[in-house]
Amino acid sequence: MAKKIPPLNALRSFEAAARHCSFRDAAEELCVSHSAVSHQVKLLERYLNLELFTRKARAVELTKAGKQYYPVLREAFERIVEGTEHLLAPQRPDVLTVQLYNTFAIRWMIPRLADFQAMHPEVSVRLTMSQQDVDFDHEDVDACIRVGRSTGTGLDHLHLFSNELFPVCSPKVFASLGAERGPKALADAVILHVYPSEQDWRAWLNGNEVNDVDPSAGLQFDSYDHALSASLQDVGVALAMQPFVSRELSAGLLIDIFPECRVANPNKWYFVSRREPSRQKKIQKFQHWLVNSIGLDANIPSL
Amino acid sequence: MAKKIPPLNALRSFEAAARHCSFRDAAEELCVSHSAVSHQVKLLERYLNLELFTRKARAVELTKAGKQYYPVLREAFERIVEGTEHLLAPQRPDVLTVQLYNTFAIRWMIPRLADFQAMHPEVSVRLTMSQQDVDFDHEDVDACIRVGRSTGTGLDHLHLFSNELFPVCSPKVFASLGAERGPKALADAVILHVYPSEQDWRAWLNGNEVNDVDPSAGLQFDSYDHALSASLQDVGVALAMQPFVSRELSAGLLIDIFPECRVANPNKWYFVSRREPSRQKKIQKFQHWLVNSIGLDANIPSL
DNA sequence: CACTACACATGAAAACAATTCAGGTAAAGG
DNA sequence: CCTTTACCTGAATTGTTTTCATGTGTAGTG
Repeated sequence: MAKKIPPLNALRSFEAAARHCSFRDAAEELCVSHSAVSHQVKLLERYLNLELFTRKARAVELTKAGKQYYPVLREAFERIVEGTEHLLAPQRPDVLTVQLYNTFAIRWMIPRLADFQAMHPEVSVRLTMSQQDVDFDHEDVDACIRVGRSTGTGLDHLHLFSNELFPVCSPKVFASLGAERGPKALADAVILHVYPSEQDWRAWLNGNEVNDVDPSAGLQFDSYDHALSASLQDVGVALAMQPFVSRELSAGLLIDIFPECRVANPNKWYFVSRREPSRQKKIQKFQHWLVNSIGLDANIPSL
Repeated sequence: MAKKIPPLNALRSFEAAARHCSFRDAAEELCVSHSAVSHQVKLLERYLNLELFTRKARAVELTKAGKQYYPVLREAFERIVEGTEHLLAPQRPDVLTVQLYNTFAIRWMIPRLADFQAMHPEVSVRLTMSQQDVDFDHEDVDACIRVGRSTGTGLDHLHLFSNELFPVCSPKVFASLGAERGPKALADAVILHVYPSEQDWRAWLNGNEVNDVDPSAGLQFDSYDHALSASLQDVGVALAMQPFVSRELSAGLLIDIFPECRVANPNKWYFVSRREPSRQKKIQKFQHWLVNSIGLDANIPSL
């Protein structure tokens, strides 16, 4: 973040002015004079070298640029306000905070969580979801589930799943694939990409020595969850990992098209937790349940 | 947003200090002296009345509160930086920006969008997703699909769907419902809630005069999409709207349990677009395709 | 069609906040 | 045990933000 950031107080004035569509009202909210708001907005406009408002006689109106900028700022400030309130609110004492990838949360954890709650009603679990891996030095989470080991001291790692990528699609899309039986059948298929992991398909295609499929064609999604939703809805072929689709595979909603063509990833799935006495008890309970649940998964016949 | 917000420059200093785990490095990044950072952080700590760092001899370390606060700020500032860069970057000229609810995007639009692209390759579509309704005075979007009419002038409304809530579940969950054939069969079921629309179940239960189902029990989700994913995975019974589940219903993945027990919502689904000459052409194309696609949906036999 | 009210702009001056400076503490390392 | 590193603190300085006073243009009103 050596990136340039505009003057923050000017942003704040702009946000308030944009929200009210009035410098006057913004000034009142910020407890300053309207002139101050005017100065700040002008400062920001000069900084960005961009008109943010069109000044009319009795009102101001956002320009196109202003309309583009405002929602971003509104959200950012809202987040700060909420985060601050949350920080100052009295904390519940014994919550277990676990961070997960969005997709893992939706497709694996949430369906199984009620089971944990039933076993351990005394532990309340807070799931936080993020595409990013936890940084235990900077975030107050007790544990996370992630691909690859965490760096840092005082952490325990427990191996959960191996990590293989494989293409899946719905029965309907499967039926429509070309007569070709090997991975080359993908030449006609719609490829569903996850753009934060854009190397996935390239890696899989290379690993299986397929050259006549264009890895840049197809549709883009911002998470595995969305790509898999699309594949469930007959849009095309997505790359999946075991824990994301175990239920869909066993229910026959998705098909593992080429079971023999897997590309292994050296990074495996781990449950990573802090080694701290005060947190140990609840973490133990969760970890125990986790291992058990994965064992149950493995017994689903079609896996 | 008459809410109190901490001094922004202090937040910025804290964020940098937390990121580097060092006042010195933060100071360097911000191009000020380390003393300035120290002052700012202290100011913030006094403002919040909270310790953010534990000062050690050769380093600072985030406290629990600091670890809770930092990720919020990091994200907020990142958003501002990205938003600013995006604002200053050269814009693509002829994009059609359409805002949708997350669930509508995933479950209705995305599976059908490739079809529009094939028909009109000259229009590139940008979908933005939000749980919030668009405010055309404050956001630069060409059109949106929403429940209920937009307020504001210069907008066209086109009716798309009616809006009825009805409970759905997977065949497996359906089989497990009690022998009771009416809505009372839900007494034993796991109810899936969408907490931004928490009145839904209460409204449906009241509308059908069911009193022995507890609308506060069950699992909470942050969007219809997630609740429906859970229902597809046999977790329980969710409330759905027609466009979210038309494909699942026709594929037999979900079952409309009580087709005769619908609760109508006076707010219908609309395609709302700006009435502006410069945007008219691309909007017309999209709208025409939209109406056509909904017509096709209606022909799916089992609807 | 003046007249009033309203909303924003602007430049200089005043008020306030942020930063530096200089001196201090404390711990780790050779 | 002296040096280096990293942060703290209070007073002085610098610089930013706000106010004040005044000016412009437009909409509404009798």
